[in-house]
Amino acid sequence: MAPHPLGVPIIQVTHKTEQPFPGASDHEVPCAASAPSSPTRTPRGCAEAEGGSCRGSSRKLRARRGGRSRPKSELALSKQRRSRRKKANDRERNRMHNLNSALDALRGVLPTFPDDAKLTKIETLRFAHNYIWALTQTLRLADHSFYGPETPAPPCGELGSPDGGSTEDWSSLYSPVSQAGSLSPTTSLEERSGLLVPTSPACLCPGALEFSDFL
DNA sequence: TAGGCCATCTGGTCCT
DNA sequence: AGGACCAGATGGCCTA
Repeated sequence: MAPHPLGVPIIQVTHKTEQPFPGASDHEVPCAASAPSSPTRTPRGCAEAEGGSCRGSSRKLRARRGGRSRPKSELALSKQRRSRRKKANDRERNRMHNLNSALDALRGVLPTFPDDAKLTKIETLRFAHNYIWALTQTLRLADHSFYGPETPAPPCGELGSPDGGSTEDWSSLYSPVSQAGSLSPTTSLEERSGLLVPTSPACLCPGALEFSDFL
């Protein structure tokens, strides 16, 4: 694993149910593809959709097909629908696996503490957002001290926030007890996994992204 | 046991 | 027509 620019531990991604998805083709779906999906559930009250009786869809479909299309038996239609649905399901599964792979890659470059803490999807996205912003600020401050040491660093209020809001907004966004929009209402990222989450630009200066500074 | 997170299925919509 | 994307629904697993 490549050394992290900040020298902080890198998240250890565990694959419990999400597996790397080598095959991108529709036919190379993981074994889960054949896993039985809740046979009794009736999404949108349309369990019989495959039979074509949902919402009178059979009539609708026939009407949509128009009179010029080749007449097909109900059985053939049902078979075709089933086949199309199955293919669509495979594609959708594949798509979600790709999405998860990308999310795992993102987790892989995010520092966490402890090392093996696994971020949820929403935590990963929010933390990445936070982390990128923190690095950006670090670079900006580093530039400041490099080009003009005598020039004082901008006050916190000028640093802005990832959301373009005020420092107050920023800190409240990631504060453990703040808005529900940040993380789960009851548990914060820090509480959950001891993550490095700057709560204010005030703690951001070159080399400041050390765990000790955030604990 | 309730709640959170997740994978999967599904139908709708938009795009090519 | 078919694929990509999306959001809702559902059930399984795990943890406090």
